[in-house]
Amino acid sequence: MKHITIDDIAKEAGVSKSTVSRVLSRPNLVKERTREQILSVIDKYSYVPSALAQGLAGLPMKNIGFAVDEFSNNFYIDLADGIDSVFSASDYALQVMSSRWNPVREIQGVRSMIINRNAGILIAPSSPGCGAVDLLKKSKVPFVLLNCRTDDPDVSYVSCDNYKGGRLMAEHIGTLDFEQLIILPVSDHQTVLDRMAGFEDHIDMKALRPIMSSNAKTYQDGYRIAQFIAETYDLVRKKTCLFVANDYVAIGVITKLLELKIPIPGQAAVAGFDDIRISAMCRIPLTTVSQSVCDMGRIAAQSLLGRIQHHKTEPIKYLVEPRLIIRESTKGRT
Amino acid sequence: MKHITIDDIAKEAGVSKSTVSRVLSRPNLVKERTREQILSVIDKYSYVPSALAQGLAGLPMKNIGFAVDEFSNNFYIDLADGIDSVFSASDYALQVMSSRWNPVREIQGVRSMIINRNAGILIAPSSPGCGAVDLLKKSKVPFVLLNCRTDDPDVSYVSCDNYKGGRLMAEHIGTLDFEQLIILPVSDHQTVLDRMAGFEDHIDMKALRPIMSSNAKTYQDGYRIAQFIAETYDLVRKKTCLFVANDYVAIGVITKLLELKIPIPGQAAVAGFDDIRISAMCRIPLTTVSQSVCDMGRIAAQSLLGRIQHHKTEPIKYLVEPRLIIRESTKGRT
DNA sequence: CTGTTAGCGCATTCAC
DNA sequence: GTGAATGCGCTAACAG
Repeated sequence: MKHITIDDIAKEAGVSKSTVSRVLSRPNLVKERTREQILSVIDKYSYVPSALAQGLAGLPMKNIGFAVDEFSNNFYIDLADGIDSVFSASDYALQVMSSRWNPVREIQGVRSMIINRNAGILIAPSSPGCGAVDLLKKSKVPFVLLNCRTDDPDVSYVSCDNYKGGRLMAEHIGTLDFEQLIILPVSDHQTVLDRMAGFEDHIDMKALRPIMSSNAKTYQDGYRIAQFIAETYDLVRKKTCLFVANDYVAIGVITKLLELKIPIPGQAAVAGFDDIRISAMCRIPLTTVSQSVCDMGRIAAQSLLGRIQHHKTEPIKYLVEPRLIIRESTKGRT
Repeated sequence: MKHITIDDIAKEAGVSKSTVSRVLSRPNLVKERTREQILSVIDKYSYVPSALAQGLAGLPMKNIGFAVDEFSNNFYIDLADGIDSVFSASDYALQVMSSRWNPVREIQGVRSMIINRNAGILIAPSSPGCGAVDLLKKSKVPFVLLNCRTDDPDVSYVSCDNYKGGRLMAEHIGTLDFEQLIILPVSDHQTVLDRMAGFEDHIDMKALRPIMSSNAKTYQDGYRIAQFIAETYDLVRKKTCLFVANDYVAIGVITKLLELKIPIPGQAAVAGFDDIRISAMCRIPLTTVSQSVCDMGRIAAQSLLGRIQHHKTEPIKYLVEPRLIIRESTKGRT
């Protein structure tokens, strides 16, 4: 079945396509009688103008891009939730793309979003200085960085005050009783560096024995690392506290430690960071720092929408407040 | 910064735009020297043709639509993961739309996907006979139904053998010891009806006391319903088994019951259905039926891609095998 | 091998 | 108020 075009409508209604176009964009410029006549034809065929043609003809497009590293990551799900809540209320379509941690794909994806004339772009970039962000700056497409801050005065971002989050966690862990502290920074992502800085600035460094550096992102990574930790450090004899800078990884760690019969929080206290949805429901509810990820998404989306629709130009630079959430995984260890 | 167009490239390279176009589509039709010359210019400006214009000019578009009820639902995320794994390997972009359980939005969304000339559409429809599916059939756009089966011989679908899943669960619950069985169908979605049919056909109906009918989709719904159940049925005195036809809801139920100090599985055994990611990690790991949701997504996506790229025309009708997964939430109750 | 021409579906001047 | 032309960026015949 061929698509109905504006010409079909015009012909059927016995008018020119300009008039049909007007009915759709500025109805009051058309005489009431003709307008209603045209509208009835439009309705009859449930005609909808082609966004493609409209875009080519210069109209701003009604879709916004959302670029992340990993589509199925719980962190991004919460982000998506906030974003979706904003855009599904408007008539913007979401075009998502996951780079799968591949910087080349990240750039290509963003380039394609720009080329496709997305009205705006939300991106959780691999780093504030990555190629994708450069591209965005040159493109003049409105965009907001997610989960990432930058000093660039022109660039908008919505992130969490990770430094403060690290401090909150340090203060909590400082009250716990343990013989060794193991820290898993999990990545060199800016957000992680921030929370680590906040953490280390506010914890008694004497207590701080080993720091492991590792590149872990997933539940599986955590599971694997926990095995290594258990083999390397004496978790059975020494009361241990683990600070894992990412909930998803932390849950993997917990799962493995439980399998190894190490009581949590009795023998090993574990804390995470992010407060993803699972953290409250998981095996041992996880002490963590909430980033209000859903809020992050919502705020960023609203700001972007404002910029697109009302041509607001001042960049937004927003840090959501982190909140320490103490759950079972570190309880009873004061 | 204005977009680079094919004309700019042509001008700079001193050729006509047709030649540039050819270099991009069928390079071997162009003399090697000119081709390389043009390619270098293209590279210099990192020119990428506008998908909009290409689409309008009749080229098949490189994006596929993915329509679901709720974008941030764990079930759909797993689906999306499988889908993404296929399309991110090709250069197709995913355009998602969440109807937020609103049938009007579902139709509008699909209509807009069709109008926008998506190369193909994946949809987890509210029902196999909903307006969105009708639209799709008329549109001639290749599409695959997800999490939904239909007798229509022309329509492709990938779902789970929910009836069998229900049977598997019935067989498991049949081995448990309990005084009352509470069933939460949670919705009248086809998949749920199927699994309920499979369940009821294979369980001893004498044991089957109350059946609750309820329209629950979320964790919060489960949480709320559990409160009601605890007030209505005597969970404290009667050993109870609850079959909740949806993991997400089941986890909400468990959470609330635990808060009410009802031991699980000791006093109340709970089983779910779906095996979403959380189910293995949650407070009380959940006995459930795995639908291999990620596989569903992958298989559907691959089939759709085959249809788009190789014009394969035979519809796919695929049911992934359900697997019973026994976890702690029903253990030790034989 | 390469350039010219004519749409694709629409919005937007500009005339009438 | 309305219609006829023009262009958005590109591809696909059609000529040369």
